[in-house]
Amino acid sequence: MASVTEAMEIIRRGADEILLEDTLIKKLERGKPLRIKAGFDPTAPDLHLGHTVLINKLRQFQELGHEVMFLIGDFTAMIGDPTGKSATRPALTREEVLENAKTYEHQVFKILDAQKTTVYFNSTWMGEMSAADMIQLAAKHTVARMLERDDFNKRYKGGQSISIHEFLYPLVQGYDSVAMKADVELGGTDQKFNLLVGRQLQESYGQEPQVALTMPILEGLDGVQKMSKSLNNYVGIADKPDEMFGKIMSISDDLMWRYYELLSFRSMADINALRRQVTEGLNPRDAKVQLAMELVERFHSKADAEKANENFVARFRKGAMPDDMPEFNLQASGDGLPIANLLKDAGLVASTSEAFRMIKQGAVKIDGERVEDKGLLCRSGMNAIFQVGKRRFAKVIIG
RNA sequence: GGAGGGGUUCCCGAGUGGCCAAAGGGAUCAGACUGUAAAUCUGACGGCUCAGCCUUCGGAGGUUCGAAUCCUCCCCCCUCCA
Repeated sequence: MASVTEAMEIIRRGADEILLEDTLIKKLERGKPLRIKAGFDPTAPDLHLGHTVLINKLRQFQELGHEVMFLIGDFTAMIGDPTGKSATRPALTREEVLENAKTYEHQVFKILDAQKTTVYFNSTWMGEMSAADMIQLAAKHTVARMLERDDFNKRYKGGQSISIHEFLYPLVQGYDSVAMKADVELGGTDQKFNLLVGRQLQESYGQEPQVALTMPILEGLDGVQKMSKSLNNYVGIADKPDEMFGKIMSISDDLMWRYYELLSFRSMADINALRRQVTEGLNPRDAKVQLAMELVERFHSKADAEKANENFVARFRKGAMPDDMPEFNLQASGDGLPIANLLKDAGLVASTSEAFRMIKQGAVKIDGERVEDKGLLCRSGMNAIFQVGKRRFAKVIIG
């Protein structure tokens, strides 16, 4: 096992805050595997790289020989959404929760070692809790402390409603730590309050309080806003190899280093060496290729990563066509199919209006030839590759 | 229950009778430049049978030659008072 100093260096990597660092060192010094907890809401099984930041940290703990406890918050998910302002989500059924949990595991075990990971469901203990137990739990925390939480505080001061059950959520999450006897709990920076409730509750229940470790929220491809599906600036871990590779190649050089720190499994020493090479003249693009390949390999395979790299080079550096594109068989009527309608039917543009615009802007090509005539009629018997911009392609056969 | 302020094209937000498919910004897309970089510059950004036409400004009616703008009713959001 690594020395405590070495371990701390790994644990600190990318972390936003460790509360309390001294305590963590003390726990590590005992030399026994620590119980590392991280909770996940089984409502959204579509993971992207942003979610993996936390999971990567779990992996690091796992590699350091600690016991990773992956908690599925099925109890809380079945009750509904706790964060007030958004419309209450429909409560999930038992089946949906299990289904989502399965998807989670499938994706997460591309990062974590399944053999060394224990999966927990908080319904195991929460489901058995009686009303009396619940009240007893509630008695361990005060309203004033609850109101320390930023969003509660704002809403309270702003005269907005806070339902009692919303207060129960941090309590339940905190109680999970008690039930699991967690030594360390990981969470996003937005989870800080809840992690601290866990500390406090563990103390009330006579346990040594856990260390709270928060990880930053990963920026999306734009480098500014957090990675999220709704902002469409994400890399889904289920994205196809070419897509994943391309998305990573499109990030800025600055952001690349951020991604390296939070997403790569390579050591910081390695990454710093690479950074030095770049300042000494290595094309940053090549450093980015390495990152893209590492990530594609992680979620797909080494062969896929190599293939994605080859495709990328062929397509964008040498300007070749992708070898995988959708095909359409369309029918021409009368004199032929107007180009604008063809592009729309082939899904290359959303509307014929957009097609006209693209032609006007010189973005449309047929077999590599730029289309100038927006009234072009495509006659039957035509078999060609149509292109809009740099990345939209389709093979069209007109019958 | 009372008083007031709002709902505009993907988002923010201007527009108070014609010059409005509707300023400006963001996002997005395309072209140039490149490392498909980023940044930058240029342009586009409701739809269609595209130099023309059609449909949009919370909803439904109405006034007017003409309405996002005026009137009526309805729906929704916010602020303050009780």
